[in-house]
Amino acid sequence: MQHCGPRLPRSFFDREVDVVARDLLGRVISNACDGGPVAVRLTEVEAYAGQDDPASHAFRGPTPRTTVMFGPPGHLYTYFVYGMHWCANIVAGPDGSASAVLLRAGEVVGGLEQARLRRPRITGDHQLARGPAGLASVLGFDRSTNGADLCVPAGDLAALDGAPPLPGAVRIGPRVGVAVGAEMLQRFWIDGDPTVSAFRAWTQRRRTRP
DNA sequence: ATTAGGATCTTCT
DNA sequence: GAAGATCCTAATG
Repeated sequence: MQHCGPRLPRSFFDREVDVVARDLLGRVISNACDGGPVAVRLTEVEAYAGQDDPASHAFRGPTPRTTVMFGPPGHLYTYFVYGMHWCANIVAGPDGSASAVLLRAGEVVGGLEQARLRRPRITGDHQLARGPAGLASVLGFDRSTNGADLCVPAGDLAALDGAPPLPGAVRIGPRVGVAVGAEMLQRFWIDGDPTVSAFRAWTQRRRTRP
C-alpha cells in the first residue's frame, strides 16, 4: 500500500476551521507507525473553534494539554478521555487560533488486517473506525503522535487526497456528546455512509462512586 | 430497537 | 474533587 503519497499543503489547514472540516471529508489519512500502515477515508468530522467555542478544549486558554492546539495548523492533537480512550484532531485555522477538527469516523481503506488486530472485538469492518476513539485506535494515534506534523514529508503519517464526496452528500448537524455549545452546527458527515457514528445528545453522567 | 450503567484516569478547578 | 469531544455489554420494551 502506498501510504506516504501526496500531502495536503499547510495552506489547506490555514482556513476557517469549519471550511477545513468540511473539506477533510473524503480525504484519506494514514499512519505506518508500530506495525501499520493503516489508512482511513474520513466520513465524519467536527469543528472546534478555539477560544470562541465553549465546547473546545482551548476555550479557557492554553494549558499543558492544549499546547499543540495553539500552534500552527496541520499538526495532530491527541487527547485521552474517560480514562481509557484516545481521540485525534487536526489543528486548523491560522497559527494561534487554537481551532481543531475532531476526526470522528471513517472507512478503513488500507491495512485492514492491522486494523482488525487493533480492534479485536469488532465484528464488521465498517465499524472499525466508527466513533473517534475507534478511529484513533485503528490508526495507532495516542500520546506518541500528539503534535505530529501532517505537512512534512518525513515519518509515516500522511493526509492524502481522496475522492471528494458528491455535491449534496455532506450533511451538517449538532456535535456529539457536548454539554455546552450544543447548538452549534459543527458536525459534518457523508450522508448515508455506513461508517458514520450514531448521534448521541449529551446526557448527565451518573457518578461512579457514592 | 433503545437505554442504562460501568469501566477508568487525566485534567483543571 | 468533579467532569469529561467514549465504548461496550446487558437489560428492557
